[in-house]
Amino acid sequence: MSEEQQLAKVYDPVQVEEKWYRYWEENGFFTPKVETEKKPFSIVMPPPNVTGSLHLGHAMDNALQDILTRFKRMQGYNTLWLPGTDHAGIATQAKVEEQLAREGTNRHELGREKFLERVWAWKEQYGGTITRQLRKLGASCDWSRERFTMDEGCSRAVREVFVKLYKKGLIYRGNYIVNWCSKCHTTISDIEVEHTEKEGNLWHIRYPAKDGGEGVIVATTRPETMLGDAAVAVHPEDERYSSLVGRTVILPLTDREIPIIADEYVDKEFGTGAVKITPAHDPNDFEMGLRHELPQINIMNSDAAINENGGKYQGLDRYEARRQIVKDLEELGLLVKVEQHSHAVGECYRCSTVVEPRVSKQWFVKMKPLAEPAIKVVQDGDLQFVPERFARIYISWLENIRDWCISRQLWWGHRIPVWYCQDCGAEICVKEDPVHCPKCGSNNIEQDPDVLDTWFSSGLWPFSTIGWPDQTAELKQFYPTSVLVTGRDIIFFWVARMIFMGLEFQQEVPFHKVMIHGLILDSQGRKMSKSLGNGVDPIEVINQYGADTLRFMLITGNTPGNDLRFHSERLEAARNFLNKIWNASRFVLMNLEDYENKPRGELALADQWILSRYEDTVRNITDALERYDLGEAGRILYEFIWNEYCDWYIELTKKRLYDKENSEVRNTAQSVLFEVLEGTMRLLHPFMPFLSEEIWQHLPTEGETVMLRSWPEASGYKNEQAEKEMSVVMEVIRSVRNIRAEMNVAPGRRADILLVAPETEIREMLDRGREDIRKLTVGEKITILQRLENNLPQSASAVLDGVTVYLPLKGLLDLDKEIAKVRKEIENAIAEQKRLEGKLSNPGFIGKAPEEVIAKEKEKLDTIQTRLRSLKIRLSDVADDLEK
RNA sequence: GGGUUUGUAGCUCAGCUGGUUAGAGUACUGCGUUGACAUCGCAGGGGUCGGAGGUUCGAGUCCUCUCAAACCCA
Repeated sequence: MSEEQQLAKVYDPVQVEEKWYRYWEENGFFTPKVETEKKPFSIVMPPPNVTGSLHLGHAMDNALQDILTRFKRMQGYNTLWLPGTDHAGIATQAKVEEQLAREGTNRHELGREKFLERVWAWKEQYGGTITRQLRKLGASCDWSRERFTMDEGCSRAVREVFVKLYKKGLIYRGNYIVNWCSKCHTTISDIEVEHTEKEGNLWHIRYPAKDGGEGVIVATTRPETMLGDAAVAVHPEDERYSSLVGRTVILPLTDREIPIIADEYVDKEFGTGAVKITPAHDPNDFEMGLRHELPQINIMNSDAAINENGGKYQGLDRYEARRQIVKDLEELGLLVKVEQHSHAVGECYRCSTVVEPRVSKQWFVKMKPLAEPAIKVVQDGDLQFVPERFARIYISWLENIRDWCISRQLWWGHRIPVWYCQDCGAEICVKEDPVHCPKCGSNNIEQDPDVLDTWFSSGLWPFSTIGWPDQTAELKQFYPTSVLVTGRDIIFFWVARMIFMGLEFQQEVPFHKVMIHGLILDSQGRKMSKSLGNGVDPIEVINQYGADTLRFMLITGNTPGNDLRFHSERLEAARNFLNKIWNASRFVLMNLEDYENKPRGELALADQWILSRYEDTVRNITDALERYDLGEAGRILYEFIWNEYCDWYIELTKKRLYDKENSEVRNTAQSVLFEVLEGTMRLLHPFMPFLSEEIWQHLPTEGETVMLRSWPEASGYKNEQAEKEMSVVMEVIRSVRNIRAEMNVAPGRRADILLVAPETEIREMLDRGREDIRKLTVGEKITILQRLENNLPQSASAVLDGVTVYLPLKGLLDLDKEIAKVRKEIENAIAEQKRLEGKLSNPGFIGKAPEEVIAKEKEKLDTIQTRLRSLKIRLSDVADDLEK
């Protein structure tokens, strides 16, 4: 092996990561071919917003996908991980509008066409940020198939879907109460509204009776909406008001006459039990308005100022109007009282402006028929959530679903493919843009100005990205996709919609599994947000620690589906792990110069042991990955590498490696060191693609890249006997070290060790481990005896199972302390013995516990009794010493 | 109001279908320049598993109630 194949003294992630990513991408390693004879494995990436830059949530989400993808690719699947971005209607439009505002203009001055050109230009310039960042993370997705929700193919899919649903009667246009954001100037769907608990007032207002009576007192949190009141409602069984139902009251400030109606929706306990009904500005009132055929009086403009229906309040902003109205009511003596009241206020998920329910004409998708099959596939297990509990959340949402408002009053997005004939009034919905009205032939047709909800197009993502509506080979091979990986916050927005769209248009689930992960929180458990300023930029972390470190930190340290707190200490721990792997590999490579790949000689105990442990590790990691428990897989790897390979095996090979005289012994150690390290780099690769590649490339291996090597499999190395023997040896080593530490034996000072084991089998094990013990305990002469001889010098000791360890340390030993120690251990052993005896004499336990459990307990009792005997002998020996 | 999750060592988290003397990382203490690593090694102290009750031969692990926190839905 040549000089340059040695590893650098310090690992430099930045340089290494860049190098390998370019190598992989340039060589097309991420790009699958359509190979029908190979089993497919496919993932579509949740498309991040083009406006966005990578945050930790993306980093985790994509790290998880990358691990699965790399794992499956190594297992031999034909693997497609398809990346892309989302046009993010509101967000992107807002970005460009901000830009225009800085230039002193706006989209209306520019006009629709010019505005859209600007957005595309913006997208070209800034839209690549996030995909560049994903490369830094190591994402092995197929960039040659990168898609965008507004590219030609996706747009064609959107058009196809809209027209089909329209023809099927599942898309309709209707007057309905929707959530209006007066800042974004568009409707938003129900799930885009965030409810926050806010302190407000509950105003009690008297509505006088038309006949001059007292009328009723209503309670409201939004007094300004009274301008649009159409009725007062009470519960039909509310005796307080039964005589008033059917009467008429005068709506103050407007002098309009409105009826008192009865409806079961009214909560008798809330406020006064009488509630004002504003059908045009409250969803519940809207429903009630329909039931009672009340007029819908819209009192607000799109900017949430009062309109001409508000009389003298016209032009006032909604909150100014509220103040004015309260003041006026007070002057009229109609404000009865004001209470403190906290209630949930709906806010726009984008800009946090309080949402205004408002009646308007919008496009909707009828959800019931689409929801039913989407519920069924999950109930039937055709589509599984991981962890399972998220299936319940998904199902209950779909069971209570309302129609989906899909029109948005924006310009950036897929324009609604419906035209209105200005002459005959026909509504035209077709796949190709029409030139004239099919009914009357008029050319005077106009397209609906609105665009579709962004989630409409992302709902088609699993098939629109691989060719649909064309029946491409990719579509055949990769649909349904294998698994979807996403955060629990978009189950409703996106996951549910992909499922019903997939079922409707492919008659098949879009993916078999949905792996849901939690959110990343700051160290105090708060969501990361711009307003709190507690966000952590993953790119900064990568620049400082490397992507592998970030990835490992993100996927370990919690369990599937749960949120993860971001602690920089954990980042350091992951970094240290990388460093450990790096240095262990350096060590191996330094000792591999003269390594020849030839049949190896007899395996030492340590060799058999590490190979056996390695095999367990392979099996356990594979199992964990198969069940999507990536954190567990990472932890297993960590423990194997650090606690077994580094702490024990490498130490145990040193003596043989340095024995240059005996080339066979040396070669065998080299061979096992190499084999296990090479396999471990393959196991590590999905988690730490860069580090594993860098190390693997330095190893005497063949092949272009570790990422295309096969995934390790069990190969018959499991060896229970070796593990058992090794654990005896390890126990002895630990206890000798322990004694030395307690006795303050200088680290370099060699000490004799006496091992007493009554059983032949154990003595043989110890004999085989003699050199290992000597090496790792700075031992001098090691004597193994069946029983203690009389002339034992004063010794410190440790009583283990089957073997008692003595260190003759005359002069260093404090006999009183030694006695106290042994007594303490005897006490513990007796307590344990009693516990076990109690258990084993319990007829309930003997009668009901499974045999193997009983056998195990009996064995435990056996060992504790043996131990107790040894301890007692030891005690009397020390006592004798004391007398001498 | 309904639902989900969480509550285990100072801190961050593991602990699968009930059967260990409850684990790891980090922090802490002592020792250490041993031919990969001080981003390290060895050794050690530290929790009875939020609380109460129950099921069971046996519960951190199942059930009920309860307290606390986070989130979702209404």
